[in-house]
Amino acid sequence: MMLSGDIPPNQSIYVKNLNEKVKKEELKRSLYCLFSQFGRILDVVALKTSKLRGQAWICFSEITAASNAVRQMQNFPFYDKPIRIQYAKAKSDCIAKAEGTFVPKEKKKKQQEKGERKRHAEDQTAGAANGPAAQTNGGPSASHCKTGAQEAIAPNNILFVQNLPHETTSIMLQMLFQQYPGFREVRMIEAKPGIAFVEFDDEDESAIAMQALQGFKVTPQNPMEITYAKK
DNA sequence: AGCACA
Repeated sequence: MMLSGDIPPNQSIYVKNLNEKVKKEELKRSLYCLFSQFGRILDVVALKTSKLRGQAWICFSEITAASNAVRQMQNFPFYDKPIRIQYAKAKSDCIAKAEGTFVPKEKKKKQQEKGERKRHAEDQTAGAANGPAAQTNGGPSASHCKTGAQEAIAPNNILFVQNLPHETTSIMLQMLFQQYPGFREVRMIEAKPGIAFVEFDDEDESAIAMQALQGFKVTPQNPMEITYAKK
């Protein structure tokens, strides 16, 4: 029954088989953009240590968001690798903090003994570090993925994608857009690098794909700018 | 494969 290895549902998901060549900050931003379609994201955690590279945790405000992400994004091709998703095994610190049940250190068994004497001083900085994670709580989903430009143009079943790196191929875009229902095709124009048209069956379906992939970072410099195509 | 929060 529980296909993800007997791990009970969790507000946070554990993502593995991530492309280890992607830099940490870009990875976190792209994961945020990719997963914010499922709900509010409280935090994205990714470490590049030898033990933890290629993995990340996405913390959702709702457990249902995590469940949908686990089911719908399984094997999604992300930076040329199919991602594998499970529920996280433990509660994320950001969740515990939101609940007020966060316990800084002490009873975590992986802790080293060295540096014990500095604990009191570090508690201060740990408190300050809570700030940014807590702040991601407030904003709308994928707020920094959006450009706002799409609101000016009338809905259309065809999307207009800009700010793509010139090396982008239609196959790459197809990988991103084909997961959304109603996907028809990607069209690119030889003479106009950096843009593409993506067609869906209808404008409700194109709207969902636009919302989901708005600001998706193909590279750090290239967040996708998606609008409806002009009629 | 690998489940953390610097």
